[in-house]
Amino acid sequence: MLGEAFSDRVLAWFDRHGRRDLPWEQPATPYRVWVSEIMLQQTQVVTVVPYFERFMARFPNIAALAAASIDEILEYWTGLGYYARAHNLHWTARLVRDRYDGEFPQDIEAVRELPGIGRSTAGAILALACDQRHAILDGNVKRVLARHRAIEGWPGTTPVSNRLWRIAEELVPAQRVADYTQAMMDLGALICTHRDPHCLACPLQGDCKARQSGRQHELPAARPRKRSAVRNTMMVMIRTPSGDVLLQRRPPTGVWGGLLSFPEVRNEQECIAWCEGLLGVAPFNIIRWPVVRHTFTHFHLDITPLQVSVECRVSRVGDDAQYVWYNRNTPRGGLSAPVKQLIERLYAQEGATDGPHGTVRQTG
DNA sequence: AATGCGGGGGT
DNA sequence: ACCCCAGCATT
Repeated sequence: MLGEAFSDRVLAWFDRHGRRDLPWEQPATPYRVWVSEIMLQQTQVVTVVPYFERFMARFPNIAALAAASIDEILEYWTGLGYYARAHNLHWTARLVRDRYDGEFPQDIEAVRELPGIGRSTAGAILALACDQRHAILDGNVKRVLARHRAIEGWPGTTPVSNRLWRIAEELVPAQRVADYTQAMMDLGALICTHRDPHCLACPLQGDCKARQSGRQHELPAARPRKRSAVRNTMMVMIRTPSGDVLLQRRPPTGVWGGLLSFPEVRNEQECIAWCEGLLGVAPFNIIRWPVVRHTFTHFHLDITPLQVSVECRVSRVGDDAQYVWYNRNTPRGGLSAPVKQLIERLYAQEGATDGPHGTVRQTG
């Protein structure tokens, strides 16, 4: 086994143990592989599978995706995070429709120009769907290669990344590129795992430099950690007697881009002024909920939810795309995880006049 | 609270 | 080449 070429060992392992039941593998069209790769960029397979299946049922091809509204795409994306990915998916679908006659391009340079698709994702699409000879370098492959060659340093730095890319490209076989590519991802996900690598089951154990020196737990080097800052905001949950909740569309870029969210203010006074300004009515029954901490990669967001009531739905808000009266019976548009959770809690205490435990109640 | 899943894009 | 951006689940 040791003398055998790297890719032959990987492929032999794949033939016995590789995953062949992932939904985007049957069939592995460029469209399906593309969508799956985007979903998988920051999200684990078990999480992605149900999202992928719902997405494919609703948007079975590029034409369907291109024709859809961003609101509906975000609705299907709700909970996956990194919502710029959904915008890029939509943008790319329309680009492919308009510029490539609806056929996903199969030239690596053309693919790489599409929004949201970089070097690794472009390689993955063409390798997995078209068997073209391109390397990928996702987190799984980085880990396998960094260990096999005992590459020092954090892969997030340019020199380490460059070394890994060069190795990745050298190792891609001339035949069975799709299987090899899937095999490398499977190897990283199933065998060469981050915390507890199963070296004894690994087809590369014979010449793995990390294993030879007992350093498989230390490689690849972890990203240097930094303290995350804390930001604060107050989210206003305005509801009507009929159960409608006022949501506001966020800007297309930035945090929770394009999603529907609660209007944000700095304090109660600002909330009251805001309601009177936009809705023309004074809010009443103002209840401050306990802080909800939402953690992003680089900062925490401490949200103080402020529940308020208004007498009735104000019509001048309803038809504006900027503001929406949201009702759980007719959900529409994407919601961030904390907003979705807060809406659920709002409805859960339906009929009750008190907020959750520990809240301070005041009347406005 | 810490950490795992990770890559794209702009300057 | 370097720096910035952006979520959720699990432990």
